[in-house]
Amino acid sequence: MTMLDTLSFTHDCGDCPIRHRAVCARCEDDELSQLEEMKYYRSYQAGQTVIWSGDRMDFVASVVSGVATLSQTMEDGRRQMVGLLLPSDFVGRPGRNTAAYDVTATTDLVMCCFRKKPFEELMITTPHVAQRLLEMTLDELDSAREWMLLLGRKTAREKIASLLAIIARRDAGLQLTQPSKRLVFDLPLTREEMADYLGLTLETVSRQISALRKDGVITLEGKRHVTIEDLDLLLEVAGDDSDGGMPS
Amino acid sequence: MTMLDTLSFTHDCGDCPIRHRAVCARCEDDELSQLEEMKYYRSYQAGQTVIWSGDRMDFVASVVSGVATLSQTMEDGRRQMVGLLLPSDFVGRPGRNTAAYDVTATTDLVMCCFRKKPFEELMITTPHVAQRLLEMTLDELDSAREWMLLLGRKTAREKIASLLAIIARRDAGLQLTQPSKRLVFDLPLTREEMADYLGLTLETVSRQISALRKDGVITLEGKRHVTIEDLDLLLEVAGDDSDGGMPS
DNA sequence: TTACGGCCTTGACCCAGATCAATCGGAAAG
DNA sequence: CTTTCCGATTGATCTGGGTCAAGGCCGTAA
Repeated sequence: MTMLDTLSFTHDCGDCPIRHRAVCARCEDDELSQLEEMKYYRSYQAGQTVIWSGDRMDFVASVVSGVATLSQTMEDGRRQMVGLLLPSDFVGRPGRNTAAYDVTATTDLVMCCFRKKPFEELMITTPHVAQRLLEMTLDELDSAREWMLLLGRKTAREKIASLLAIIARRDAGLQLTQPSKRLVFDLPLTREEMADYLGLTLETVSRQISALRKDGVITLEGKRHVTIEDLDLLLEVAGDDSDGGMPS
Repeated sequence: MTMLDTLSFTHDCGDCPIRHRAVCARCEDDELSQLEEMKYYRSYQAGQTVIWSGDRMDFVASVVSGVATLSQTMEDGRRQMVGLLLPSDFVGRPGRNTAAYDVTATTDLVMCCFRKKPFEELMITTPHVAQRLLEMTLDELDSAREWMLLLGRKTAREKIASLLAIIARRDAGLQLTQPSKRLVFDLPLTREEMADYLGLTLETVSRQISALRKDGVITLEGKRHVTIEDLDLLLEVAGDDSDGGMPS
């Protein structure tokens, strides 16, 4: 990419890959066309910062493609990731005009941005956007709470297994047809980013990944390409008690 | 209390102590009277379980008085608190019919419950309840994320100081007029509950409280009654960089 | 071809907080 | 008054994961 981080895609909402999952999922055609008037696309390269905590933020947005993270940093540099943003996830808070977290693109990223002012007006005049946003926010709260259990009580090994399971599950998209099928994906995070997410150091992340490999729970090709041989085993290692509900 | 945990208060919403902060905060008179028709009060004694994770839950509710907790437990017994519910906080999720967490009363507790079905209908027909619930959920998501930073990156000492600051701040209600005033309150949690909230053991909680006392950051009378001599100092110990913004 | 710079891995050692265990204290019951 | 009980405190010891340090791997630039 030679210059700008602002590109002009010409997406029709009708063709949009996240149309059915994003904040606009419930919109009628007329609401969609209102949204089209206030929207613009923006791209970021892997590693780029989208916005810094405390900065003025005059838009809200949906992730169209790629992965971004939300993180908080203490004065002395300790950092904790507090959100992993995947396609269709929502960024920003209506009614607030500065960013509460650092937002960083960890892969190349495309966001569908809505100018904040008109978006807020739309939220008041039509219920479908607000309804969907409530639903999405409740889901995020649930996953934040699941993450609190991980951060507060799980061991390093369990933390790594949990993260792999989360990435695998969403990367498998929706085809959780076969329970114990092989799952293959690329990690969208560096070891350090994984550490920041899990409340660990990058050395511990590296060691635990090696240990899971040695124990045959996962296979690695290169540093990033992961194969999960047995999802049930991984979930067991992760300490997620949803033990597949296998009978007998 | 001789028998029931279900009492019939006769609260008029107009007199309600949480009227202006709860999920009903934005309601007009007609919406309030609709809510009155679907509501009932319920009391619990300190220590009682309100509901277990996975149980059928045919109501949603607001905490009227007292303190409750949300927690998750792993099969092997490890427990993590994921929410501290204070007066005006909301419990339950519209559109879901089973509880996602254990809810426990840590002090005597009164809740204002709404039958779920009619509440969900009200959410669709009138915007004020849904708007307020979205706002409250976004606030909870922010505090969950702040808690993730605490769980992932803070030391035991910082965790204790952070918890004390949170309880002090809300117990002081809204009178944060003087910055460095003495604050006095009673802990609504046992050492073990504090440990479950902070991702520590109860022994570590006890030791760190003793250390803060020895260092003059707090004063204790009995096990529960806490005086914070200097809030700025406490916040500094907590690692919250909002260092009061003192000039000079 | 070598050199450099990001990432990642691995080893050696250390320490904050967990674990195990004894004791304390105050409220309630006998 | 004594006993019991439950939460809290304190001590002694252990250990998972942090810290510090030395390479390894690989893609890009010279």
